[in-house]
This record gives sequence, C-alpha cells and structure tokens, in this order.
Amino acid sequence: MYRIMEKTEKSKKRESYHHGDLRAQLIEATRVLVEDKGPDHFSVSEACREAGVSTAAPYRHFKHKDEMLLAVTKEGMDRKYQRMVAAVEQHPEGSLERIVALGQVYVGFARDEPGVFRLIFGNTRDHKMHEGLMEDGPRHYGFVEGEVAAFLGRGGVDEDAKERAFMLWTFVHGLSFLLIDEKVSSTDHSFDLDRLLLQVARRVMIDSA
Amino acid sequence: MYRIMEKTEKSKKRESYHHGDLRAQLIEATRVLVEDKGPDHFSVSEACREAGVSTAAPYRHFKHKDEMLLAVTKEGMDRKYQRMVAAVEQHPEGSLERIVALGQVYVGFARDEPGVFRLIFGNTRDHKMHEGLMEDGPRHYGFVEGEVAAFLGRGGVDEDAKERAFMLWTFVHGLSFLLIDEKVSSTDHSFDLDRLLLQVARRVMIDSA
DNA sequence: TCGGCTATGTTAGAAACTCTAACTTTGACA
DNA sequence: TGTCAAAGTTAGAGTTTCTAACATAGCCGA
Repeated sequence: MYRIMEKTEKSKKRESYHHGDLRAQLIEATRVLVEDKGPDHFSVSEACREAGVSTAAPYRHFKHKDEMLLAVTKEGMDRKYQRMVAAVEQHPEGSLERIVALGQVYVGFARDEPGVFRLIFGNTRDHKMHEGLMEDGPRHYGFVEGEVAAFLGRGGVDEDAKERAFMLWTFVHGLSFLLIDEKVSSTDHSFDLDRLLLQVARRVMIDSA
Repeated sequence: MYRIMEKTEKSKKRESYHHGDLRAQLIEATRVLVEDKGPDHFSVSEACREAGVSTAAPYRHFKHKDEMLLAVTKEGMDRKYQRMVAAVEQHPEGSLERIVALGQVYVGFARDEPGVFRLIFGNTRDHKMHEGLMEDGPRHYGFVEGEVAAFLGRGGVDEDAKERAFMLWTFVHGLSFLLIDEKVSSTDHSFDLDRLLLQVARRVMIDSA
C-alpha cells in the first residue's frame, strides 16, 4: 500500500498556536485513514487526532467532511493518471502491450490503494461538488480511447474503438472491485493477472468487430 | 426500482404495545432506505421512524446496525439468484442465450436495486458475521460456471470453463458498477446493453482458448 | 516599531446517531 | 389464573459533524 512516510517538521506536537501546514496534513491523514478503515469508516475527528488539532480546525480549510474526501479523491486520480501515462510510455506506440499495461495500472492501483480507488469509483454523486473532478474522468478515459484507436490503426477514435475501449474498461473495473472486495482470492494458484489481462486484451482487440 | 407496496395490517399506528411484525418491517424499511439514500447513509433511527417504534426497539431483533444491513443483503442475494434461475430456464440448455440472459439479470438487478447491489458486492468484510451469507456467493457463482461448462459441451467445469466464466463475471460486474455509479450514461444513444452483452459473450465464449 | 487585519487556531455546544440499561407491557402457557 | 419471557419503552452515555464565539499570531502599512 501507498504510504508517505516523510513527516513535516511540525508533524508531532507543534509548539506554535498556528499549525502552518494543516490543510496538506489533514489530506494526508484522511488518505491514510481511508486506506486503513475504508472510506465509509473515516471520521473527521480521527483525522484531527492524527494531526493534533481540535475537531473544529478542519472547517477552516474544508466546508465539510466530504470535501476532505474529495481532496483525497482528486489527488488520487492525478496519481493514477500519471501511472497510466508512465506505463504506456514503456512500450512502442500502437502495440498491444500498451493496452495491457493500462489494464495493469488500473488493477494495480486498485490493489495498492483500495480505499482511494473506492473514493474515485465508488458512489460518486458528490463528485459534482468538486471543481474539476468531473472533468478528470472523461479526460483520463479519453486517453485510453486514444490508445485503443492507435492500436487499431485508425485515424481517430471511431465507434468501434469506443466500443472496444469500453469493454476493456468494464473488464478491468469489474476485476478491480472483485479483487479488493475479496470476491476472488488473488492468491488462488489458478489466478494469473497478467495472463488474464492479455487474454482479454486479445479477445477484445483482435479479430472481427 | 423494486418496491413492496403491500402493507401489513399494523403498518401504520399500531394500537397494541407490541408490534407483532417488527423484524420483517424493519428489514423492509432498511431496504427502502438503502435504495433511497444509499447503504452508507442509512440510519437505524430513520428506519425506526419509518416503522413507528423507538430507536431502541431494533436491538431486540438485531445485534447492531450492520446486522440489519446483512439481513437485507441476504434477502437480496436470494432474490437475485431466483431471477438468474428463472431467466436461464427460458432458453434451451447449452445455448448462448442462457449465458447472455445471466448477464442481463446481473446488470438488470444492479440497475433495479443499486442499493442492495452495493450491499451484496460492496465492501463486504462483514459478510463473515452473517450465517450462510459467505456460502451463497460461491454457490450462485457455481451455477454460472455450470452454465458456461454446459455451453462449452464439457462434462464438468474444467479450467477453461472457469476462466471464461470469470471473464464474463468480471465484465458484467464492472458494467454494473459503471452504470449505477453513473460513470457511463446508459441513455447515451450509442449504448445498447443487449448488443454489448452479446458481443462480449461471443468474444469470451467462442473460438480458441 | 507599532497597531490592526485577517487567517487560522481554540473551546463550547447543538443536533443526530448507535447502542446499553433499566423499566413496562402483554401474550402464552403451565 | 399467575408467572415468565419476549418485545416494547424511556433515559442516557458516548461519538460524531458542524457552527458560533472567542483567541492567537503572522503580516503589512504607517
């Protein structure tokens, strides 16, 4: 699991009245708690205890609890996107490996940070409240569609490319949740993630429309 | 959305001290609230208001809040399973239509009862607390594997059948969540569920291993 | 250097929620 | 008919989110 271990100089017991870095530290505390207890068992109070401030302090930085979660969500989406871009760059343009790599990052992120993954893709009605969050999803997905179209050798993203991209998304999305919800044991000897991703990528990307 | 409208004779304002049907009525109230507000915004107090009893009353029937949700979960799984069996029976044995029908029920259930669907497949660590709930999942999934094997014309469920069944599950699972989480708009003119399910069923079930 | 403004802390407390304890009612059954 | 247990009730402890009113201090202009 993803952990940031570097602690700011004021991480424990500050001596000044003002904290100096509270907003960032609250977001980080929130992220850790979300991973530890799950998004629905996260409490503001606990984050405050963690950061060593009163329970009223966060409300100088966030309108309400959900805004803290949204901050973590946003930050998580950015991180996930960066991983996707980095993964793709390691393979030649238009190759199937790029597609597979995208799937690996998707599932990998879910397993590394299930809490944040849930925030990103779970019940997301309140994403609308966050500035820019609603735009990130389609933009990131557009990137995937572009890769799919590139593999197919099309000029642009046509209907067929969209459909195939959607099948792939659906697949890795479902797989991610089944894994983090422990509906399927990844330790099962017959479970081979890379093989499975390759299988699916082939079945979806190759042959007739 | 699924609604039970029949009201028991004591549904509103009972005159007797004892309720008579509280357990069942609380489960039903819980189910409705879970659909209306989502599983994580459900509160025992509200269910009590709904049923017209004090907030302490449920604790005669359930150990804690989660046990009420588990009851709804269990009941939902049973209902989902029945729908699956019923759907399959409408098509000839070993036909691809049976496979597609299973997918339709899966996604259909998610759309009809997103709240309960989330309970069944969401963060399910506490399913262990419920007697029998942990066994239901594998049993229902075994049924699907059987159908897949039947289509393939195998004697039993071999490794290949298992892998294909898993791909299908993963797909409909992901699709369900993307739909109920509004990551993809089902009203999009290019979105055709039946077509998509058939596409995927073909790609997964037909041709080389 | 000083005075004040504003950002960012604090404490106190309201309202909601989960769950327990102790009490009450009532149906069932010996 | 009398008693017990099941299943309600009220009271309240402890936690939570969030607001209001107050406190501190960093910064900035005179």
